[in-house]
Amino acid sequence: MKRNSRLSSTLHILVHMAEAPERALTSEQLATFIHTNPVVVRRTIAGLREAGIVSSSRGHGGGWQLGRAPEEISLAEISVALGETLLPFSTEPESPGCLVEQAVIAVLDDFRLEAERLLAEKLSHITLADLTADFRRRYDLIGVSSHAL
Amino acid sequence: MKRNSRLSSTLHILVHMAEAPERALTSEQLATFIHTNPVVVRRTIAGLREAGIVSSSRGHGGGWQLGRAPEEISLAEISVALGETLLPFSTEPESPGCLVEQAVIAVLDDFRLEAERLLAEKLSHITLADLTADFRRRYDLIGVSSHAL
DNA sequence: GCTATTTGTAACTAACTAAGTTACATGAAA
DNA sequence: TTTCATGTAACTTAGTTAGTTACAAATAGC
Repeated sequence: MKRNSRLSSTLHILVHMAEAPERALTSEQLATFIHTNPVVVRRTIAGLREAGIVSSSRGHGGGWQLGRAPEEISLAEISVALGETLLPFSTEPESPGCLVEQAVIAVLDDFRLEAERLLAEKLSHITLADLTADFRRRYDLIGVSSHAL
Repeated sequence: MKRNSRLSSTLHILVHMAEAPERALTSEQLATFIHTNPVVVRRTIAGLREAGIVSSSRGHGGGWQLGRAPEEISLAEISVALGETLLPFSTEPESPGCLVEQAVIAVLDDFRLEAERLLAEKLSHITLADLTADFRRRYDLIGVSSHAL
């Protein structure tokens, strides 16, 4: 799992969970999908559990399942649950009292506020169901997935 | 200079340059504004020079000046010249051939394309002149800047 | 020309972040 | 009660970026 690929890796995992709704997938299995470690998976999607996007169960036959229908899970929620920032730049004051910095931060924060609203709005209209539909389309065309579902 | 504050730090520097159009400011001076090292400044704004946003001159009386009027310098250009990414997440394939990943990346890239277009559009309407105007407003109200211009 | 000043840049160091790993307690099913 | 799975803490490793040192190259003023 590369740096900065937490969102796409998580989506990858979630699509697999959506495609196997009848059974729980273990972190071990999920980890192999995204070529990483089970502990990294658990750590990464722990926030999704708290958000009700997935549920986990321990012990024999345990693992991870979606917490609700793919249609009801938006990328906006997932992104928030992962603790991802949509915009990368920081606007924390480094010279409190400097009017130049205050002006810069004010303008930048205005932009950030508006931009984040816009991005969140866009992401809220993309659901996990859209992803699985896209996957199904590709699957029906080519007829095989690289790691058997 | 903190991590992820390259954009705001650079804007800070540029506003100072805009406020002193008659003379060149040395990297030494610019560095004190953002509490960092002259070499870091030179390295950070080297890209702005290549983009014509600033110009630099060596030797006695040398230093940095804006390459054109503040009205003609947009945050979009600055952001690009700094090599900043507007969206932080990666969509590079880690499992080439995996249809699930392909679907995820396709949807995410669609979103990214649209989002970047939108953000760039917004940033292109904010100019350095807007920042200096905001600074002037604050300055006229309070009457003093923390580090003398 | 010589000197002082300033950028340009390479090379290295330090600090920070995030992934990867190990280890083990906790809980649940067979 | 054994086995399997998550939950989580603690540590290690890798990668990134800021900070630093050093010095060559260019320019202005004398």
